[in-house]
Amino acid sequence: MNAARHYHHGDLKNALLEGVAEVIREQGPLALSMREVARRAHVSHAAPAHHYGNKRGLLTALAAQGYERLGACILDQMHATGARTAAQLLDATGRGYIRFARENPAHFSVMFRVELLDERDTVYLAAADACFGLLMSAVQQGAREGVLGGRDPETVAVSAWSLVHGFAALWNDGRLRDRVSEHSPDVWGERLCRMFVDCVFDGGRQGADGGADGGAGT
Amino acid sequence: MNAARHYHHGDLKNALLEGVAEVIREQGPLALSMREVARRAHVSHAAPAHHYGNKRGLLTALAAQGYERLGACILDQMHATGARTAAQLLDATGRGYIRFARENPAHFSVMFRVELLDERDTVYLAAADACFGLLMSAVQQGAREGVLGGRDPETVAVSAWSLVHGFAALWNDGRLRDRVSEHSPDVWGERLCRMFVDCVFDGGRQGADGGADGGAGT
DNA sequence: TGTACATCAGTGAACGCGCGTTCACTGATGTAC
DNA sequence: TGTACATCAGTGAACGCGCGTTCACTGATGTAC
Repeated sequence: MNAARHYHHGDLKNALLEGVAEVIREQGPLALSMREVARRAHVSHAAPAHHYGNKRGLLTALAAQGYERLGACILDQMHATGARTAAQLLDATGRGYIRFARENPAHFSVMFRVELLDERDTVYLAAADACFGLLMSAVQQGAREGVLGGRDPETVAVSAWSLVHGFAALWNDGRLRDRVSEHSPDVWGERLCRMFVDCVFDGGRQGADGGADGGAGT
Repeated sequence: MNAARHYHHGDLKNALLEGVAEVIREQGPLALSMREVARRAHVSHAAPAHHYGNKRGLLTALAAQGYERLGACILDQMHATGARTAAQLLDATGRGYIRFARENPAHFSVMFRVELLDERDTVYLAAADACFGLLMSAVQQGAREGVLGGRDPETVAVSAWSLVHGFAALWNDGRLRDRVSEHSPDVWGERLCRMFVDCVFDGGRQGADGGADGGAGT
């Protein structure tokens, strides 16, 4: 109740985004209303409009924050595993992607729903492009290293993205959980990315594991 | 205006589902209301409730219809390509999946949104299980044929599903269209499934192509 | 240290709207005899 | 062929509700002098 004492919230913009994520996690984006978001942040129902204009603005801001976090997750995974080769970088990208989706289900479910977002918002667009750039540069490094076995880089990139995106989407929607024996999405991320890199890259694991253990993370 | 003359619509249950799909295609599931669906079918706003109870019932019926069509698409692809080996069957499954998603974007976008559906609806559950069964039986046949190269069948199944699901989702959301040079989702489906089967199955294409051209369909 | 003022964050009342649900009803159809 | 009746499809009026948006406002903060 700290915030309730003050007229000025202090960090309302972020608190509102947290409220949005909370509602979406609990009831899905259909149940989202600006009034509900305001309630969660203990402010009047007109406050969200003051900061974000309307519901679309609110969701676009959440999506932009999502892409920023996604990029951070991927870079974090790259650093944590000391990725250097293209195989290692792509492995880290995929595992970072899946970890992000697990940790931020609400963001994840909004980021890919074009009909909810303001497609002209430059902050959001830039953050999304940056993430796509991380994927593409890993694949292009593979092409430069000559380890793609003559495969079209674009096809490799689309496959990799589809694989981790599909897994994350199915997992977060609860479609997969009940049908498989392993219940940690991060373990699945490791398995899927390992198999992908094994299969697609010449040299496979040698490339991905490098000197140390490529899967040093949690 | 044929239907407008008669008190009894004749096939209102299906007409309502078509209305639902139409609204979702045009404005997304957030804009869906029972009254809007009734308007599209030219009936009073209380009619949808008469048949489906409420919005959740309406969406669950659409999802069930989606799973039925998905299964039909997959079987159709299997027959059209004369698939026999596990590699051929999995290729057909993946390409049928992607074709279904392209042809039925509204169904596809609802089928995987657990929070919108009645998870106890038996028609819907049975249709979903049947589709999952098609995937699993193709993979298990691969295990019996001994062409999985010692890979865990569950991992192969999850990978395959994730790959085509991820592609279909990204494509339908418009995330991919603007970033790639090939603009036919079915061509992408062919590429992705070919690469997957090539990579994962011992014998790769030999197994997938069989006697005739494995990609004879449109 | 004190005052004046600009700026911005957040308020709260008011509005009109479309929604889901309910319910007594009416129109059409099919079947029994 | 005709009548009576049950059944089901679809109606339309009524209800209360939560919503988004607007707008004149007030409270807090920071800065200039």
